[in-house]
Amino acid sequence: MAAKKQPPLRDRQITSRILISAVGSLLAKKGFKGLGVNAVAREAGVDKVLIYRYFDGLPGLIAAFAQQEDFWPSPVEMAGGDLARFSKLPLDKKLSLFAASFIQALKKRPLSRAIMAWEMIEPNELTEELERVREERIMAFFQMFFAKDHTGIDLQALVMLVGAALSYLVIRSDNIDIYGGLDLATDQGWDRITSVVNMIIQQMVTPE
Amino acid sequence: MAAKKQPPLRDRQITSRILISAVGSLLAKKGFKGLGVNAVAREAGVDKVLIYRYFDGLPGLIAAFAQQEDFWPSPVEMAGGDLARFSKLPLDKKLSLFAASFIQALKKRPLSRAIMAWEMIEPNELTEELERVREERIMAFFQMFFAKDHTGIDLQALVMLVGAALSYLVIRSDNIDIYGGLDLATDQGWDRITSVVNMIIQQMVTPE
DNA sequence: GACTTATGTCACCGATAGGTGATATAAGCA
DNA sequence: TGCTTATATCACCTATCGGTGACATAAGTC
Repeated sequence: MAAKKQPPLRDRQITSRILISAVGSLLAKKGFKGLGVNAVAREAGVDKVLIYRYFDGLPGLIAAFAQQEDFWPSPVEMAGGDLARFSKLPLDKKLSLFAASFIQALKKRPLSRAIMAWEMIEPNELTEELERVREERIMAFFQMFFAKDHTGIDLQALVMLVGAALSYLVIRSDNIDIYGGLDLATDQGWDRITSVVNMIIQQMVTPE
Repeated sequence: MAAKKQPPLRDRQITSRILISAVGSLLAKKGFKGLGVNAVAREAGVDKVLIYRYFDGLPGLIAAFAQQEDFWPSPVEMAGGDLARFSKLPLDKKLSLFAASFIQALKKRPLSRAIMAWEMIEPNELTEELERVREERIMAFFQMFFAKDHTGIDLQALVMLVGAALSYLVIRSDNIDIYGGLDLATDQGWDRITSVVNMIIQQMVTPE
């Protein structure tokens, strides 16, 4: 909640930033359910008409919000923090590290999870753009490090399947503790998940 | 849209059914976005107070709706249609058949997908009940057919991981065509997915 | 027939939604 | 200084939300 009874700032830049960050905090607090012009303006401690004036409405404001945040993990983050080291690893180690980094990256981004969930129910211009960026990023990463396999397996399908599973489970962990008997609320539960992922990787990329 | 100017039916059973089916059609038409007491009553052509009287509110009505619909695939459906035959299969065949059946079951249930997506963004009393039923069902199925493995692998984690991946991908296919380079809009794309799933199963449950 | 109960409609409540026009005032410029 | 413009607030609009109390009427019971 921002302060309210100071004299108004009369600084479009700052006010815009306040509005943008209000989107973030509101999103974190209430999710997309509570995301409306009135609520955002209230959260920012600013009149809602400014949303229309500065951003041409809520979609514009959200678009501005999305641009300044690092929603999707960067390639270096998905590679565990060190691209050079990552590129020298054998394929199975690469995949394991990628999976673990992916989980961590998602776990630390509640807003990204909220948006991923949002995309599933309300596809619109905004989520389309976010989706496009994400697809682009993940494909670039894949091309860079996993493209030239000749093992005969469909590495892309494998990676994306695991990515899909991990995405789903991390998103679900916001709402439920148990999924199919797996405990999504504890490290032990996640150890089971990473273990089975690593086992799959072992079995798949080092045949026999 | 139900008829409106007939004399009222004065039949609780029928009126209740009208309300319940109104939930379904409204959900199909507008998604959960437009799902409220007013909207449901309007769709049913009936006064909204009956929702409170007969179902003790919208959560109760939705719970009633959920019970009569086959949201979640039954064990027999997940077993490919024939439980006896299924139970005689070797473990890897069981798993493959389960995966394929699971995809088909989800693909033919747009309402289930919508609700699954809903659960991710708006956990509430309504979705909690639905979630509980689903967890129960899937655990019962797992216990029945996959519980007694002695292969040393975490079969439960494997099954749930694959289930999570498939759930995510089918839900996403409602909104996007391409996920991580996988074509979710064509049978060929899904063939890639089922192939890699089957390969994982082969590698995991029949070591060497 | 008279009475009770169940079924249903209607009118209304306060809260909140998205959206707009009028107004105050500070800042920039001549 | 005086004028214009940008910044921000305020008051208000209509629509809809979830929810409730009062009332009409048909059905069932004695």
